[in-house]
Amino acid sequence: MVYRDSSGRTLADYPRPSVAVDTAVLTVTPDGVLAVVLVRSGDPAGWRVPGTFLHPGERLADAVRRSLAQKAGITGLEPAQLHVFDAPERDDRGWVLSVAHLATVRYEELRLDAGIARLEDISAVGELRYDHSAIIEFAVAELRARYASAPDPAGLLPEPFTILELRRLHEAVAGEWLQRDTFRRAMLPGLVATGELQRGQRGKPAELFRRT
Amino acid sequence: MVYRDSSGRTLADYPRPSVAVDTAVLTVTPDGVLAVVLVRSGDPAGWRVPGTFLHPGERLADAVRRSLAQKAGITGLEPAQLHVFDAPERDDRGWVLSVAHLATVRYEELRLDAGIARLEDISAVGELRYDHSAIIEFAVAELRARYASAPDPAGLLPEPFTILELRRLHEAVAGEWLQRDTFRRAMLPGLVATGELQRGQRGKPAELFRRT
DNA sequence: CTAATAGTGTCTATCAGACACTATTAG
DNA sequence: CTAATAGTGTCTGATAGACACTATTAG
Repeated sequence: MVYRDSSGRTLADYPRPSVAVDTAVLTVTPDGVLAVVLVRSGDPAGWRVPGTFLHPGERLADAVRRSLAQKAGITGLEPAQLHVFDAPERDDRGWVLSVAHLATVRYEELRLDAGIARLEDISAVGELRYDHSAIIEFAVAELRARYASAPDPAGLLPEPFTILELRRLHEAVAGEWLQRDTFRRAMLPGLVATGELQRGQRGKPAELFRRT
Repeated sequence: MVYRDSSGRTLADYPRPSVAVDTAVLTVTPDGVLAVVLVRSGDPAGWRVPGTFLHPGERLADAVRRSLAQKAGITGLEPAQLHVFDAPERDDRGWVLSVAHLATVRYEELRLDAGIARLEDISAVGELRYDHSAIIEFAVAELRARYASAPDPAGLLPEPFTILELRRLHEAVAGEWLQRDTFRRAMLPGLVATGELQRGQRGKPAELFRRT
C-alpha cells in the first residue's frame, strides 16, 4: 500500500534533509562558574557544541546521549529539546536541520578529552560555527528559567548540601548575586532537612538538606 | 571537498528521515470557545491537524504557512515551534519526524473547506492519529502561557476593543473564569485608551482600547 | 425613575526586599 | 573572649483577591 498526499506524491518523492542533534552541555565549576562543553570538530576546524547526525530509527535523545558519551565521556543524561535550527544555508555541507538540546552534568562527572574538548565560561563564549552560539543562548535561558523557582532542578549539587552551597550554585546559573534570606525562604518548601549539620567551618554550622 | 565525521562517514552516508510540520491552529469562536482546526487526511482516513512534508531548502515556518494556506485558507501567520516528535514508529508510512507548531488565527479570517476541514472545541478533542492530540496539548499550554501576562498577544481581537471583550477572550483561552477588577488592572499597562466609547449597550459605556 | 454595566477606592493577605537581631560555632 | 556564619523576626512596599462603592448609560 502506497500512501499519497494531496498532490499525489508518495513519501519517497520527498527529498529529505539530514537531521543533526547539537547539545549545549552546561555545568557549574567548583569555583562557581557556569560553563559549557565545547569540542573541536575535525573538519572544518573550530570549536562547537557536541553533536551528531541522527541514525536510522534513533530517538533524538538517544542521539544526544550517544554523541555525549563519545565526545565527553558523559552518560545517564536526560537531554531536553530546545529548538530546531532550519536555515537552509546554515551548514555548508548541505541541507542539515539541527535540533538543539540542553543537557546538564555535574562537574565531577565530566571526563573531557583534553585537546578535543574543553570547558568554557559561559560569559566568555565567542562566535562559534553554525548556530552554536544561539544554541548556547537558548540553553542558558532554559536553565535559568528552571532554576528560578526550584532548588537545583537539574541535580547539579551532590546531596546533602547546605543552603549556602545551593545559593552559590543558583548564583552561578543566574549569573547574578542572590539575596541570602529571600533565597532561603524561597527554596525551603522544596527542601527536606536531614537534621545533620555541616561541621568544620567557621561560625554557626549549617544544616544539611536534600531535594524533596 | 567532502567532509567526514569522526567515523569517516560523509554526509551522504547517513540515511535521512522525512521531516514533516504539523500545526495546531487555534482560534476563539464568537461564542467564546477555544477551538482547533482539524482536517480530514485522505489516506488513511481520520481527522488530524494540518501538516505537510518539508520541501527541499524550505524553512519550517514556510512549510507551515504553505500547508495552512492550502488546507485552511489562512495566510499571514507567524507559527511558533513547539516540539519535535521523533518516535520511530509514530508514522506507519515510514521514518517521519514531525515538528509541531502553534499558529493562531482570528475566527473571521478562517476559510475552512467544509467536508475536509472543521473546527473542534478544545475540550472535546478525542484521540487523533499520530501524536496529534499531544501537539494540541503543547499548543494550548503555550497559548495559555502567553495569555497569562499580556493582553491578547496573538492579536485575536480586532481593535479597538473593550476590556470586557478582552476578558471574554482571555477566559476562552485560559478555560476558566477571570476576576473582573484584577484582570482590568493587570491588563491596563499593556493597553492604550482611544478615548472613544462603545455605545448601544445597556449600562455605562465602556472605553475602547488598543494594544500597545 | 430602575436595571445594568463600567470603573475605582480600599481592605486584607501574601510576598520580596531589606535590615537587624539572635544563635552557635572555630579559634 | 572575638570573628564569622546560620538562621529568623520584622518592617515596608507592591500586588492579587475580594468587596463595595460610585459613574453613566438604556429604556
